[in-house]
Amino acid sequence: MTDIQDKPTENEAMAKAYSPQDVEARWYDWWEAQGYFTPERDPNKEPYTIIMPPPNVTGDLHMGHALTNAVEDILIRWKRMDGYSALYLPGEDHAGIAGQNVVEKELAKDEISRHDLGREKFLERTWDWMNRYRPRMRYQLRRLGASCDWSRERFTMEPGPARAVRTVFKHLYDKGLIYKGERIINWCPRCATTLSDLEVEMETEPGFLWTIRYPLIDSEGKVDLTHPGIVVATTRPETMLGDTGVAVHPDDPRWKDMIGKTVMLPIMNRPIPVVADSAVELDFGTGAVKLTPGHDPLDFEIGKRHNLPIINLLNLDGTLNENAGPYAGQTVNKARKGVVDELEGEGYLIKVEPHTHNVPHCERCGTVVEPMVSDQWFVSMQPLAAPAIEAVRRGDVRIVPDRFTKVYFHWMENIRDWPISRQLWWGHRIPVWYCDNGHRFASDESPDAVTVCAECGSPNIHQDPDVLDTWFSSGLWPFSTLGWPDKTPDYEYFYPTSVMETGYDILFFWVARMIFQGIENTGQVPFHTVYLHGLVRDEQGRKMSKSVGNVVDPLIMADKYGSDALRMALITNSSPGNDQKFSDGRIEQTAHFANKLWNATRFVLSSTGAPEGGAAPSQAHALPDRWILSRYSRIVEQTTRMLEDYQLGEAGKMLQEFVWSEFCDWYIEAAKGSLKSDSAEQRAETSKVARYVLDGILRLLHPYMPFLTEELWQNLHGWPSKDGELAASAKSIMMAAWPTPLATDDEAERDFNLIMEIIREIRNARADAVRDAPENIKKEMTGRRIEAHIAGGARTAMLQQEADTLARLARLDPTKLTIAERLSEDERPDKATTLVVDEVEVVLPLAGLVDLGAEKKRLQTEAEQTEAEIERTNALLSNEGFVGRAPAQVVDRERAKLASAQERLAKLHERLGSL
RNA sequence: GGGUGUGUAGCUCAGUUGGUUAGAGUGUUCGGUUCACAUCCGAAAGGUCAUAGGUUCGAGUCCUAUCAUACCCACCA
Repeated sequence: MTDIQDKPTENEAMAKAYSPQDVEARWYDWWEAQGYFTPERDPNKEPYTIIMPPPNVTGDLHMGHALTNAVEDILIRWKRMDGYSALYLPGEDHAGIAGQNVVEKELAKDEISRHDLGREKFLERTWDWMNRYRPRMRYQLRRLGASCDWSRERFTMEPGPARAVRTVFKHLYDKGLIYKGERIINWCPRCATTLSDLEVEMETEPGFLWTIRYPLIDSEGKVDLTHPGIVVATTRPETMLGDTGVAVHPDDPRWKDMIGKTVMLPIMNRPIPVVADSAVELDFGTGAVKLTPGHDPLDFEIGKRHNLPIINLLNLDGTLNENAGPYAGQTVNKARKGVVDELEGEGYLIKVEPHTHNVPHCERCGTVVEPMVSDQWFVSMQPLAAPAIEAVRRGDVRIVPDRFTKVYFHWMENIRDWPISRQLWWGHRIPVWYCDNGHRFASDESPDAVTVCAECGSPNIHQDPDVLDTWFSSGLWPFSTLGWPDKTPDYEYFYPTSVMETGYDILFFWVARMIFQGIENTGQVPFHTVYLHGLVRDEQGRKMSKSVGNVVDPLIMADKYGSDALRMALITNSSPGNDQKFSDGRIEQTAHFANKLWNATRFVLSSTGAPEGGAAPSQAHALPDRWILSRYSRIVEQTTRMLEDYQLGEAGKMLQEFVWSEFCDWYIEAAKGSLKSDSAEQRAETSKVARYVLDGILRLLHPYMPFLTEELWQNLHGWPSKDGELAASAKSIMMAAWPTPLATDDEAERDFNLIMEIIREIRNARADAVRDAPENIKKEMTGRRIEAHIAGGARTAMLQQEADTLARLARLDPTKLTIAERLSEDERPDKATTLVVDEVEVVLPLAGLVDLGAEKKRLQTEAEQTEAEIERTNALLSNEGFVGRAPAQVVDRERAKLASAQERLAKLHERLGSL
C-alpha cells in the first residue's frame, strides 16, 4: 500500500470554471496504486463480479465500448461502496477472423500474403500486433475511468484460457457432443474459411429468376424432345452444373406424371431423377426445384432423403472446379453468364424475370458467401440448449430488459448445430490429433506435450490444422478468466458472476453460448443477470461504421468534455435495450452539469466552515435545512432502488435534476440567509447540513462521474485528510460508504413547498406586470424590490420565520413586507395584484402598474378555473367506484385538493368583492 | 414468412405494479452584471401521448386492430 502522501496534491484554489482535463489526469493511477481496484476475497463480504466483455484487439474502442464500460463501472463502483467485494475483470479478445484480417491487411500493404510467410511466421506477426494493441486498449479503458482489476487481466489466447478451451473441447468430444461431419456450411471465399450462420449477413438484392427446361429421357434412355419435360426456376443458374435431381411436391397435379421419371441435365448431358418431396413449395416458381445438394441447404436435405449424389462445384477460392466441366476455372459470375447463354442457345431457357432475393455475405469482409458441403467440426446443440433454456425459464438467469427473454427462447429452441472449425491460422487450434493408423483423439494437454497417439502410442501423429470459432473461447470467458478448470480461490469466491453486461446484438453470438457452456462445464449458470444495452448510433440514427465515416471516438469526446461528462451523457440519454443517437449537444449538457457541481462545491466550501462539534445534521431546525435533508433522503432511497432495478439512466437523470434545481437553485439560495446569519450557531448548523448533503450527493454521483466527484470530495474533506467525521474510514470517495437515507420530514417538505410556490407566483406576477407595463417604466420596474403583504392564516408563524427567504428569493422589499394572519384594509389597496396560493393570500401593490379592470378579469378567470377544478374533484369524489376502489392515498389527495381549492375560491371572491 | 422494438413539446428523448395539472435537455421568445456558476439565474410559449375501438371509477401506461418506421430470425429454389 502506498502512503497517503502519494495522494495527488491539492490545487491552491479551486478554479472558477471546471476543467476536466487536469482533474481527470490525476486520480486513476493513485486509485490503482492504492489497490482499490483489486478486491480481497473477504469471507465477510459478498462478492460482486462483472467480467468485462473483452474488446477485440483489432482497433480502437468505440462508443459502444464506452457505454458498456460506463454501465459496468457504475454498477461496480456502486456495489464496491455498498460493501461488496467487487471484481471488475478486464481482458481482450483475440478476435479470430477479424484479428487475422487486420494483420493480413497490414501485410497486403507490402504485397505479402500470409501464405508467403507461412503459418509460424504469420502467427508471430499476429502476436506482435496483439502486443502492440493491447496496451492501447488498456490506456483507453483507464482514460474512461473503468475501475477494473488490472492484476487479473486476461487475454483469450493466453495459456490459462487456452487450457480451458482444450478442456471443454475434450469434454464435449468425449461426450459425443462435438463431432466431425460433412454438412452444408457457409464458405467465405475471401477469408477462405467456414462461417456459422450468425457470421453471415443476408442482404436483399435485385436479381433474376431463370426458368429452364430439363427434357425427359424416355424408357429407352433417349431424350424425348416431343415431351415438355420438366421446368424448373432458379436464381442461380450456374449451380445446375452440379444438379443431381429435380424435386416436385408429391401432391402437385402439374408434375404428378413426372415423379420417378428421369430427365436430362443440359450442358452436362447427365440423366437425373425427378423425386417427390413435401419440402417443395407449391406456389413458388414452377413448382419444380432443381437439386444441387452440394451447394444449397434445402437441396442437401432433400438429396439426403433420396440418396442423390453430392457434387462439389467449387474450389476454395470460389472459382469453379473440374466438376463444372467446360466452366472449370471460371468465377461464379462469369460462369453464370456462360451457362445462361448456353442454355438459351440450345433452347432450354424459357424465360427470365427480375426477382429480388436474399444473398448471403461475410459479416467480416462483405464477400458473397457460398454454401458448400464440407467436412467440419460441429457442436451438437440440442442437448446443450435444453438446460440453458431451462435456466432462463426458472429465473436462474434474468435478462434485462425482459423482452429479450423471448428472443433468446426462440433462438435456443430452434437452434442448429454449431460449426466450430475455421480454416484460419489465428485462433485456438483444434485439440484433435490423427495418427497414421487411422486413430483420432482429443487432448486437453498443451499441444507440445502431445507426442504419441492416445490409442496406439504411435509417434506418427499430426494435429488438426483448423482453429476454433473465436466465440468458442469467448463462451468460456466467465470462468476461464477465473482460473477454471482449476478450482482456484478466485473461481471459488467470484464465480458464478453477478452481471453480464453487453449489447443486444451479441445475445446469440455470445450470451447464449456462455449460458450453455457455463452450465455444461461448471454445473452453474455463469451469471445471474444479463443486462443488454442498445447501440450507440450517430446523430442521424445510422449505425456508426468505419466505411460510412461517422464513427465518433470516445477518447476525443473525453478530451473535449471529460470522461465524466461522456459517461453521464451515454447513460442518461438511454434506457436498457434501446438504441440512442449520440451528438455533441448531449455531452455538452452533461459537461455543464459537471461545471455546476464544481461551482456548487466551490460555494459550499467558501461559505461554510469546516464542521466542528455541534448537533448532527438531522437535528437541524431551519426550514431549508430540514427540507433539503428530507429531499436528500428520498433521493438516496430512490437512487438505490433504481440502481437495484438497473434503471441507471433514470437514476442519473434524477440525481442531476436534484442537484441542479433542488440543491443549487433552491437550497443553496435559501441557505444563504442562514450562512450569513448573525448567529454563529445557525451558521454552523447550516454549514453542517450543506456539507453533509453535498458529501452525499458526491457519493451518489461517484459511480457516474468518478473523477470529478473524487476531486470535489477531497476538497470537501481537506486534502491532507484530517478525515473529518464524514470521511471517517475512507481516504478516497471510491471506498466511502454508499449513502443511507435519514428520516424524511413531511412537514418540512410541505412548508418549503409552500414557500417555493409563493416565490414562483410572485416572480410570475412581477414578470407579467413588467411585460404589461408601459415602456417608459419597465426599466425602473425590473430592478425594484417590491412591497408585499401576506395573509398566512394557519401558516402565518412558519411564513414569518421564512420572511427573509421569501424576501430574498422573490425580491421583495423587507421593510415593506408584512405577514399576518389576516390583512388590514390598508394592506389591500385597490391597485394591487392578489395571488392565492393554497390558503395563503399574497397582495402585491404593484403601484401604478396594475390596471383595475385587468386585475378583475384575471381574478375572474382564476376563480372560474378554480370552480371548474372543484366541480371535477367533486364529481370524482361522489363517484362510488373511485372512492371504493382507488387507494386511500389517492382519495385523500383528491379531498385535500378539494378543500384547498374551496379555500382559494373563497379568497378570490373576497378580493373580487372588494374591488 | 415469423418475431421484437419504436411512434409523447420545433428537435432529441424519459415516463417500471394504471392514480395530482404528462416531464427533461435543447431550440424559440421575454427579463436579469444580487459577491458559486453567463458552462449562469428568473419566466413564457409549445402536447387530441400515431390512428380507431375496447377493458376500467380512472389509460401515455393494459387488450385488439390499423398505419408508419427500425431491427432480428427464417432452407421459397
